[in-house]
Amino acid sequence: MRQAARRKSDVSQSGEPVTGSIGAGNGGRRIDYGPLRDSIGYALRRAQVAVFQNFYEAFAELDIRPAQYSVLTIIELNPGVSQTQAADALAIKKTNFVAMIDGLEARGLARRTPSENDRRFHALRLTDKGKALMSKLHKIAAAHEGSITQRLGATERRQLCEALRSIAELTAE
Amino acid sequence: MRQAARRKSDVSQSGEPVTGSIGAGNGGRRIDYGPLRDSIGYALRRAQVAVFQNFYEAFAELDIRPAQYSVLTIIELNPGVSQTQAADALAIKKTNFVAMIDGLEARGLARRTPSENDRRFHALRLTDKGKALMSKLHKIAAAHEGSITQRLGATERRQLCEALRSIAELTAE
DNA sequence: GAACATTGGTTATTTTACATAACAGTTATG
DNA sequence: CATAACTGTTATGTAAAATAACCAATGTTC
Repeated sequence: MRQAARRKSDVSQSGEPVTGSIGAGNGGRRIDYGPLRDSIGYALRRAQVAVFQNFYEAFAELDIRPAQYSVLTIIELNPGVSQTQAADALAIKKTNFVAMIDGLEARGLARRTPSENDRRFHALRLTDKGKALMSKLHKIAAAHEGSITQRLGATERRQLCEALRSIAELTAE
Repeated sequence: MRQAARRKSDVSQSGEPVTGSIGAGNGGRRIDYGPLRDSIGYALRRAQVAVFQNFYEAFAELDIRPAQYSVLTIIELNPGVSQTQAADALAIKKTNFVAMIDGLEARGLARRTPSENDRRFHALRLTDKGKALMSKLHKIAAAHEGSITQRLGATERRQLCEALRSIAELTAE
């Protein structure tokens, strides 16, 4: 549970307070963001949080988090992958990956298959239940991606995606 | 300390293993990302992590994290702001904001000034030491933003920033 | 084939980020 | 004045992410 129920008793947490006076301390002046206003890093952060919040709420009904969706997707499209391979692909530390697989396995969505060639491997696969769930999840995800496309336009959406990938490579080694 | 010293003894953590064989389990096949490949949400996540990692390392020398830089920036450009006002501007919960200000105050970078009009407020201001530090931080930040600009081009950078802001409003109410 | 290094997976532990609930002091409002 | 609302605070819980150390299995070297 991350942010299920917002604004219960505390309204000023996100947004203007109820009264007309905007905030406090600074009189009524608007906040100046300075260099943050044109900062890619800052904008990236805010956008990522917003999108993840949306995905989180959309998946909440099925009790799936964005990270879990990404893991299930990788397993679905690459049946038999090892844990380190999948973890590396998603830039998740293998140590933290164990608990994720544990959870998915406990829920009967994925399973670790012992590999015969190399008995160190745990070949990951989706169960039928997992595959059925993915069908629903992909629809939800597609709908949300669609809403973003609608907001940006198809071509700009592709440009955005490309720019993001370019930026991601900035540090990814 | 977040990720100061990478790859000490474990090389395969990020990237291909040393040997020619790419990973394991899946033979030598490349990973198929499926719908993640064109997902804005996923690309956003990866890009944000990468950029923050860069900022983190760039600021490490001065022991400042990205979030702290954003707080200091808001205080610098809006001297006298209240805590809730600054916290709201950055979408930080006021409860978590307390410790941040505590830390900055303990290091002599910012201070809480008692307000005379309304004794509830803590008007935030930078100390001279804080202002001096910001001068350095802004240079570092500008350099990194510049490296992104160089990678994307000026016009596409502006488009990206605009798209990100548009997306951020998607959930921000 | 014995000694050694490497790899895949695991456990334990820690730090950080983020969220909620409840509270005291101060101000606004009926 | 009584009540409500707002600011800042503490205490607390959960999730994400990182490190260190370990076992089992495989590969490498002599």
